[in-house]
Amino acid sequence: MCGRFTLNATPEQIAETFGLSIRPEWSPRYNIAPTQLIPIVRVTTANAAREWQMVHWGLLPSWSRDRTRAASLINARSETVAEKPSFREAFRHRRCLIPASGFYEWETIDKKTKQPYLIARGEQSLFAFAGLWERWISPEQEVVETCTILTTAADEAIKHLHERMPIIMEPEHYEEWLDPQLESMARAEELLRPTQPAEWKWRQVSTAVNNARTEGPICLEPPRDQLFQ
DNA sequence: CCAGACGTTGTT
DNA sequence: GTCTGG
DNA sequence: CCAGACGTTGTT
DNA sequence: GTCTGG
Repeated sequence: MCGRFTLNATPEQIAETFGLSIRPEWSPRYNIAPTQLIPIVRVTTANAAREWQMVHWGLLPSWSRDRTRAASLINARSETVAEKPSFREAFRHRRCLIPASGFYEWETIDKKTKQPYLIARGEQSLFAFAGLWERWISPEQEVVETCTILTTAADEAIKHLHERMPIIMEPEHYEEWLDPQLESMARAEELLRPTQPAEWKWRQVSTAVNNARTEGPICLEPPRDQLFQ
């Protein structure tokens, strides 16, 4: 799955990589947790420019009564996303890219012990998760936008760490994935099946780092020895 | 018909 | 909002 | 995903 | 042990 991730990139890098004319407001972060605000890249209407938007991580279906269960929808299985009531409308009309520079997976050592790993691309230090976004109107008419990260079976290279992983959307597929006019859902599902396994690098990280409280100074500076070279 | 769920992961 | 279970 | 709470009453 | 909030 993908329950924490990093986005150690500047607004300039994000804008450059995803073809945004307006730079997102962002400071590099290495421990992004569910419910927090993150930048997504999307196209909201036909022929509109790509835009970024800060949305909460954890999708709230438009018919939700309250926002209490958003944090449980931080991931959506790509195998079933087209049919699930919570995701299918977003899959049809509200696909997005979620910029990331790495993600964490926890290897289960035994019942009580988990070892976190930081996983990143071998090349392409800034990449994108395939995601969906949604818009929820609260009883008080407050607009709340949220997103979820699509998952799939783990690649050969990292499945010894964990069974599932987020889907990485390759740059050559950004445009089609984001197209709100894309009529063929079969095509959308095809975009979720990579033709080539990606190159990965990973390293153990300390529990202390990953347990760092996410409130307070929300932009934690990554310790030098926690980064890839 | 109404009431209640609608999700993922991991673990048993 | 829409589907499932009773 | 992890961390932290997990309860009531009345009073400030 | 399980749920909620970040």
